[in-house]
Amino acid sequence: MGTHSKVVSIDGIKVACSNCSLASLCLPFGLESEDVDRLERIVKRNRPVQRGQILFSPGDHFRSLYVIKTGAVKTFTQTPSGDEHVVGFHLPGEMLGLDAIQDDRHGCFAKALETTAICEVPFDNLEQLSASIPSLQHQLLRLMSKEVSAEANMISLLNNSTAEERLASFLISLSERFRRRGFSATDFFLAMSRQDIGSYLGLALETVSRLFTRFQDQGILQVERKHVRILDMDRLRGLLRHQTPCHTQADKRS
Amino acid sequence: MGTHSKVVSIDGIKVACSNCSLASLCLPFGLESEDVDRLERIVKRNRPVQRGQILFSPGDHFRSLYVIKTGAVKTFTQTPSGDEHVVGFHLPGEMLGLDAIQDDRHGCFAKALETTAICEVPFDNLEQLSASIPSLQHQLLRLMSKEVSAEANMISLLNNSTAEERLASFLISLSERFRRRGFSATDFFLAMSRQDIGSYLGLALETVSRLFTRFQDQGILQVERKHVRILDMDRLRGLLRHQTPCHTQADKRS
DNA sequence: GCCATATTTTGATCTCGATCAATGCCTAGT
DNA sequence: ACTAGGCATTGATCGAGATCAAAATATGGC
Repeated sequence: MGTHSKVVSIDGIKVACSNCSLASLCLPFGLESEDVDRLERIVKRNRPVQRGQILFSPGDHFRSLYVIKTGAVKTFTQTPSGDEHVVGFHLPGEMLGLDAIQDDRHGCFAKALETTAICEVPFDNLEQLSASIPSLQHQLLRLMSKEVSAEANMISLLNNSTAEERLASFLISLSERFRRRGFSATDFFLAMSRQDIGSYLGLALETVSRLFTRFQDQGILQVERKHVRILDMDRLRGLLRHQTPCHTQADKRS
Repeated sequence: MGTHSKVVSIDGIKVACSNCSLASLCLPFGLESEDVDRLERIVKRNRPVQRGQILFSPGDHFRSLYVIKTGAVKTFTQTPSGDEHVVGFHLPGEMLGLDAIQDDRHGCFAKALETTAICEVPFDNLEQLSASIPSLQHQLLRLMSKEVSAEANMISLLNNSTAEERLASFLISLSERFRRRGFSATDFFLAMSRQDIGSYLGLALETVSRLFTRFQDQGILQVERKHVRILDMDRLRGLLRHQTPCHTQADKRS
């Protein structure tokens, strides 16, 4: 109440695609504004999920893709013995559930790392709409292709890098992603624990902690708990310069 | 000459999609036969590529997806210093180039490991056709989703597994893929070198060699150069039983 | 504001697999 | 058939990072 639009709520959390600052990273990219309106109509905007809340679990029936609007989510699997393996971290504008199209079931957990607003895109509707809007079909394929590229980069990182290079690469990737979303590239808060970072990078949490300390001692970072400030980006990049695959952009993610 | 069909050559290498034994793993899956014919018309079937030949290189303009019909291909990147990092191995029915849709450029090399027949699918045509054949659009999205899942599994493997588990997992994956393609699941030839396997699994070639020897000593495998025979599949599976993510199929690849 | 619990930091030790090194074994070219 | 060069096996050593252990610091519930 008190607002004229049905998709913009008073607290500003529900924003229409046509007004969304993330549109250029997301499905609306490249669409005519009338087509954005058609897309708009199939998107569901539920209430924000709270920190710790599970969005979906392995085995859940796949109905929708999800796009983070604000906040952060981690995806992870769990071994029978109960320990988590972090698959990825997802920031505003990034899409979740692309791996589930395959067999109609989700393959991992998705859990909010902080209060998170999410756009839900029912997949059946999206497929129908894509068939009649070529640029939407193309953008959906591009986003999936980006996911494939990003994962290939991750595989390469895990195969060929030291602990130092992995953490440097992770921080640079985060920095880039924040920058493109209009946040500071050099001063940000980590939504995830050292444990999570370690699990994601294939390192023990102790190793992650030690590396943060080392980077700080070297004057590359200033770290205070979850708050990271990159003091010397050149030196941070230098930590992985040598062995990056040629012809590959630093960050294939949007 | 000497044949009535324009797509079936005398030596049997050029097979129409409608007759192809790999159709159920590939784009035609789920299509009406009239739609398979339409797909058929956009597919190019070039002469087979010889062992060692490069299909595409990083930076090459992306025009087509490629599907292996017979043979095997490896994809890899190269560091400035010149050493290879294997990204993947591709068997009949598997698709190459999905990572290139994103930015219109290929991101890795593709090289034939043996004489290989390939179907070329011009991407612009495929997109157009997908828009008018819903089941084709769906299958293309499924294949991309499969790629995302397979890569996520690979990441999980590299993050959480010992050398032994990695090689066991690799062999089981190969075995499954051969089985689905109508080949023996227990008796096959490796098209790639120990070096390539090591690079793909993030291991030194010496480690791969030692593991083959160990598996043979334990009576799990019989290995003679490139020829592998799996003698005890249960024990091979047992090597990775414990720590596989729950709710995840062994092999997300087709 | 205080306590219980979770998270992070720091230290000491150990292990798996990399690396270095040498030998043996196929395969292709003349 | 013979030889050269690539590929594979086997052995010896070493080190990055895991693991074990304990203290320090933050966070959330009451």
